[in-house]
Amino acid sequence: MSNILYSDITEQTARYAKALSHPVRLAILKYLSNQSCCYTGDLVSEIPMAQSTISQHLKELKDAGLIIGEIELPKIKYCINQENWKRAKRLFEALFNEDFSNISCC
Amino acid sequence: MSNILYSDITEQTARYAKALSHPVRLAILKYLSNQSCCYTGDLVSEIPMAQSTISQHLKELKDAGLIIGEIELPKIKYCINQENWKRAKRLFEALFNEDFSNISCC
DNA sequence: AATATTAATCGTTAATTTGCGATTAATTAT
DNA sequence: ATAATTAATCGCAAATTAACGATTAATATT
Repeated sequence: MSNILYSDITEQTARYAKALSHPVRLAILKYLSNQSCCYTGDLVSEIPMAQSTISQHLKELKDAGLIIGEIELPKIKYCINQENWKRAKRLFEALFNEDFSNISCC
Repeated sequence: MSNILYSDITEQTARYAKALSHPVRLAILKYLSNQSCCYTGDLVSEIPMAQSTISQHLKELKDAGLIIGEIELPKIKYCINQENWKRAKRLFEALFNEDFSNISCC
């Protein structure tokens, strides 16, 4: 699976980038950010995709650690995982602040 | 291909995230940032993957607009695409500054 | 107890991604 | 002209991702 080759930081950045690499998942995060938290059903109403598809995207965001699901049966309440969201933010800041702009080039 | 559903900003953010979602591509960008520019061969020496594989990752970064390839036959010199890199930086900043942290939740 | 609600999971199909060796195109050097 | 160098592209196999309908699990409601 992981092939020794890359630093934890690189692997983790790639992992977060992958979670952010689909418009539906960005839409979910955006919706979550506006509503603070929400139920799967809210997203199913909002996003015109099958319930199972949205559930799958939620699972990926959850597996990547960007959201948390809290059981309120029969519903599940989803929220941003604040801690990991900050971590992702820092990783991307670090990535983009290897400031390429002051390098003579081309 | 694009299904009307998402804003250009969302689509573009997802596109960049996808380009950044593989450790090899992050390694390439990192190497480029340190060296200002480099040839495919430099990366092939640096990264233990087949030449064709690295060439393919370079193509994806190029298609996403994050790097530029300049012909210096028989070599190709690659550099960060400054303009689009800044654009990506801004998009991720905007994404992460939908500041979730001050929202009461869970 | 029976029914309705909610959302995850299963099973499938199609598409995309990843990685590689082999080949090719375009020069440059001999 | 011939050989060597460089890096893209082709063709293939394996793995992963995306989307969906159907089913299931876990409760609430009647």
